[in-house]
Amino acid sequence: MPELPEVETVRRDLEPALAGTRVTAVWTSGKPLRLLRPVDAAALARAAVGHRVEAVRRRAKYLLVDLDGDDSVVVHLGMSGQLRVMPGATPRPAHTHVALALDGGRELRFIDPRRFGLVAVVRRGDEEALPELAILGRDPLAPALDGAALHAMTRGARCAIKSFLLDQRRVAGVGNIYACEALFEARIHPGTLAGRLSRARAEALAAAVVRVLERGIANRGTTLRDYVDVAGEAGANQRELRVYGREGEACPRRDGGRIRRVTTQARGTFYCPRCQT
DNA sequence: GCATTACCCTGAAAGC
DNA sequence: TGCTTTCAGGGTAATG
Repeated sequence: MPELPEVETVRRDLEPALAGTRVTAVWTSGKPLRLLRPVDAAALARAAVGHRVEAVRRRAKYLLVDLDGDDSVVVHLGMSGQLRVMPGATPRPAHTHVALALDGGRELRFIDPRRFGLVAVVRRGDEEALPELAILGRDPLAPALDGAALHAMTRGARCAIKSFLLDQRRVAGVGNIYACEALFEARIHPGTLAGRLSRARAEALAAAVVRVLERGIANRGTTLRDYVDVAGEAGANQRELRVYGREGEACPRRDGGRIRRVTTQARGTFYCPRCQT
């Protein structure tokens, strides 16, 4: 499940692989992504064909491939999306939905079995025209989220802190896995009301969010099922997870607690009932 | 107005 | 062994 560290890993691989490369053709499967939203193949071709890639940016969990014309190609990996650079002569894997042919014979391929992802075109400098980008809140790493800011953001919020962290309108880029891990590191119960978070606990949580995300990037992402990088390699951060997916195991703090799993917002939430209060 | 829930999809894993 | 059911979850629309 690609979250900020996985998307950032893809970005860091993609930019040197693509910068200066010209797009020569565009292919789409014709199947809608994000379920009911078809890829606008004509807009994609207009934006990309004949243009060179200048940079690859990240905004929360979205990637923006900047082209030397006026446009950027926006990609969200959804649940199961992969961006791969592969030789154009190799067969496209099953569930390939978009392919950009590059000069030199390679292809940038968007592969997404569950089709929760998104590929769209925006005018550079007018990214807010895409509603998904317009609503995004603060990126927790640029600049690093601090306790004062998080504390101020939570004032008045009546939702649980876990829901708060997952709300992309507030903190943009944190997903289910890293939210669970950050709350564990900060010793905060996921059901704690966000608006009730003390300044000291907000400090601890902000630091924990930054720490787990940076660790995720350093480990090239968490691979539990689908996520792989541009070259098809899995990440290593799953070995660092303290609570996510560890229901029933002893708390890594060895405090006698056992990791519990509850469902909130239809997502699995893992925590230690002993040390997260 | 805000928070919560339902839903879209497919492959893997569990259950029978 | 092989078929069926369940589960995972991001983001948005619908509901409470």
